Amino acid sequence: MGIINSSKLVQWFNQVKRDLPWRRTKDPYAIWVSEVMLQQTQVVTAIPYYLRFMGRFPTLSHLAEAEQEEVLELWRGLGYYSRARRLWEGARYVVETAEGRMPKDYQSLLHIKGVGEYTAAAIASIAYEEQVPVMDGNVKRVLSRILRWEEDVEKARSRRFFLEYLGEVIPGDCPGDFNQGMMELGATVCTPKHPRCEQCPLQADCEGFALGDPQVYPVKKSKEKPGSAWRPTLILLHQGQVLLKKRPSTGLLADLWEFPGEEMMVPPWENYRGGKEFSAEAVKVAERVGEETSRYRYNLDFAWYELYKNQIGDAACDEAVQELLSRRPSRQGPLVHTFSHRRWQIYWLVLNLDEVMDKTVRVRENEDSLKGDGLCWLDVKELDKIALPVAFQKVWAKVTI
DNA sequence: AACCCGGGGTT
DNA sequence: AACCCAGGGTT
Repeated sequence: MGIINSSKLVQWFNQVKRDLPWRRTKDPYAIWVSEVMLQQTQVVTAIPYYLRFMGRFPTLSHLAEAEQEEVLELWRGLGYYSRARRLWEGARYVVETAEGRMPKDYQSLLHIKGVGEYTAAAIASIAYEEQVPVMDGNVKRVLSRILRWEEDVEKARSRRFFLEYLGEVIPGDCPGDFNQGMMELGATVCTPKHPRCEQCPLQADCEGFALGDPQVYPVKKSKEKPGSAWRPTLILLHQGQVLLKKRPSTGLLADLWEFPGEEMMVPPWENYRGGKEFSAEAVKVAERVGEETSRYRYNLDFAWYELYKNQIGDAACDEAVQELLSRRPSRQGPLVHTFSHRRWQIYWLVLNLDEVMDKTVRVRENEDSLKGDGLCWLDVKELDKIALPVAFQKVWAKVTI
């Protein structure tokens, strides 16, 4: 079994390493921020986010004192928003429990929520020169090729073996450079599809190169295709404002804003909520406005009003919405948005309450009651200043055109 | 151990 | 259009 030449790797890293903003500091907080961003984003994409983030929150205290909302806003477009929240929570945790002093070793770093084995090892080795190996996707790819590792690299067995291996080759005098070297190698040379083996400082140690098939590693279990779902959405406009709703704190797009609506496994105009009974009130409205008798048309009105009742309710503008729905606004879409594990077909209705102003005088009066449901009227000009997921940004782009 | 969590990039 | 990329938390 090949044992890699650690000093050759470190030497290579110090020669070719890219000049990146987070490599100009030993500040553990800055490294923490960069590592969380880089967990989900390529370097080129992360740089402007990192600079913006550090500009606004230059220290742990700045981040801890910020509102969660502002942190999410700066994260908008990066994805995996729970990580932004955990970073913010982690900063508050450190400030509250350790008076703002970052934990100084791998084990203590692990106590921070949102800091797992990888991030703790990265901070400990880079900021504190602690001799602890990191293992990210790059390292797994490099090792799996050097060793021609035939098992699924995500298996616990693979992880254990790789960590043990790394523990034997990580140098005590420059663990941070070694770790960064392994990751830099995976990012720039030992790339997923077309590794540049001729540039590799570990070529002599690599069984994959020796046998001519490094690109077939790492072996991974194949993934399922994303499941399909419908996403009916209501765009309510009123005096230059649009109605938004805060998403729950768990699950998809946690804590972000959305236009009110609901994910459904079946299209709402066929079978709203997959067989759930409609409310008596919704039936009444559907019958009142249902001039057409076709089942399709009937269920469509039915579904949009039911959606309104469930997601917005009586809070502000029930009568106005009923009136607008009775005018049979045309359904817009679909707009397809694909997540890693789900595929939304977004259909939306634009309801401009100004068209029935006399019936909407209560909208503003009841504004306070909106907040309890996470509902909020927002000036449309402010839409680019809040944490609105890309899926809804795409919808809005089509609404205004 | 299996599943969830979003975006952007490449081919 | 179909593929790739990834670590932490939860169950």
